[in-house]
Amino acid sequence: MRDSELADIRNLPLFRSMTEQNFVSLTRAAYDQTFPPQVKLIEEGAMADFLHIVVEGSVELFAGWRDRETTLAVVRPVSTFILAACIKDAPYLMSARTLEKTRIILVPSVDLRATFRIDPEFAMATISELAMSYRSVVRHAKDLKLRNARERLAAYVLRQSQMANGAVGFVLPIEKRLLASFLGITPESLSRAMKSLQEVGAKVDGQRVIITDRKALEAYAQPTALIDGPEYEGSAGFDLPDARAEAEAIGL
Amino acid sequence: MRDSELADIRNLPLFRSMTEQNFVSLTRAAYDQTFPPQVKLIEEGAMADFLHIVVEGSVELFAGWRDRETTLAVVRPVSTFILAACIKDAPYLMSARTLEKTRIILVPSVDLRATFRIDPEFAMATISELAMSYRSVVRHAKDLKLRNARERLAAYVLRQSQMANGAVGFVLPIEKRLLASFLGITPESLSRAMKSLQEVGAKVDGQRVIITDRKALEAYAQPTALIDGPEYEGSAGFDLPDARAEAEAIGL
DNA sequence: CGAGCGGTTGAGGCATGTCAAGAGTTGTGG
DNA sequence: CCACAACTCTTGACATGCCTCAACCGCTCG
Repeated sequence: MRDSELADIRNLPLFRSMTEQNFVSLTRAAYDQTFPPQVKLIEEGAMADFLHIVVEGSVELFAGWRDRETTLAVVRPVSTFILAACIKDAPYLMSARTLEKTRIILVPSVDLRATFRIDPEFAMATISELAMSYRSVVRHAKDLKLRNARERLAAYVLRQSQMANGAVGFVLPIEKRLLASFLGITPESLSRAMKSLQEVGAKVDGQRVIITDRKALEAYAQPTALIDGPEYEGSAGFDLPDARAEAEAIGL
Repeated sequence: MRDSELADIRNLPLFRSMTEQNFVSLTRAAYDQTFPPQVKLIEEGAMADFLHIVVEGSVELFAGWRDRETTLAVVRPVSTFILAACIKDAPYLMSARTLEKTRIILVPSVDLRATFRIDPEFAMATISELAMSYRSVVRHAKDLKLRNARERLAAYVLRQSQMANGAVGFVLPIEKRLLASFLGITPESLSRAMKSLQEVGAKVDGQRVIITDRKALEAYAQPTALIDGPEYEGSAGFDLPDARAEAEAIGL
């Protein structure tokens, strides 16, 4: 494992505060692997042998039932996934596949469990990480149950904009079919929903999204920290550039 | 706080393995309150001051957006809720209200956080509890995204039956409007879905549910441990009494 | 160049929501 | 204890959001 990644991992909230000794022994027991795109890393139902850490690339977490399939999350560097299954020594509830060429650190669950038994700081960090994951799924469930497809998409657009420091335009970070699955709709429905967003202040052109009327879009999506995440507090307190000027700046 | 409840709480996975001393000081700092039905205990968005423990009665966890509202869980004795918010010292993502006369133990979050800093066993138990909650929400999300309304209802019926030791008949533990909200549909849709379950092996009469053809119902709902919970492993390995005999035994 | 795949569009269908009315039940105050 | 109000649940008629199926376009990559 290269030093630069080691440092990145060490810097994760999960590992930041543990003792150096425990960190070293954890990572020494770990595997560092690079996978091509579309490789299934984890099969739901299988037993959790390793905590996964994405250091490069991206990973889709999804689940199936009968012939259906749905995306539950996309994991980007640097972060961990399926911590909960490792802890409970239980079967994975989700499958995972790489979306692109992806580098993963695999930490054996046994070492993990052994470590937070002896390192209180690591135990605390684990608690914190789990609580965060929990809250994030609760938000996803609320999004699904309280909003319709178009509202979910509108809120997604606003979240992405927020993650781009409030930029009026941005590029979709994932394929549309994947986004559709994440939002819980079909690709066809997503396509139509995107078109219909024009009426409420956003325009989509290929992978590019432009917010043409932020106020209207916010009035429609009514984003809230209790669904859209801690970073998103409506636009209260912000004063972001509006539409066309910046839109043209990035070439539309 | 009465001894019998103290013992029940002490027996919870969360508190079972901590030191007696820490348990005593935690519960001494706690409040014991009894609430009438329909009292709002928690408002989403508010800060998490107390871990709640239901010792008698039942509590609905729900969330709202605009004028909509949805039920995310129903908590029954003896168990805790909103642990995650207490840990992160973050706003609640869900509101909570009593469904009936309900007795709650309130443990101040500050004491909670102080305690698992000094009691490794308690920290471990917290990790385990959180991991369980996380997995349970993930299952809820999968249920919502992978199954349609009727399939969710059918699976719910099978879960309830399972919880009643595989009984062919049981009584719905919650109001239908609440069940509808939990399943993510309207009461009207639930009503029709219940009627339509007759075609796939279950009959509903008022609050009573009878499984008339377990095989058919399972073929339809295709329950799986990865959505319906660890207790539910299809009917593999079981050999349960079938329909009419037991149905009549409970009076239908 | 052709196959395959992602995305879009259209036509049509079905599941679920909405609105309204009525039966049955529960709770409440006189 | 009754009468009335409020509420749950059901049912019907209707609306609509989203899905399904099919065709087509444009790209990418053998």
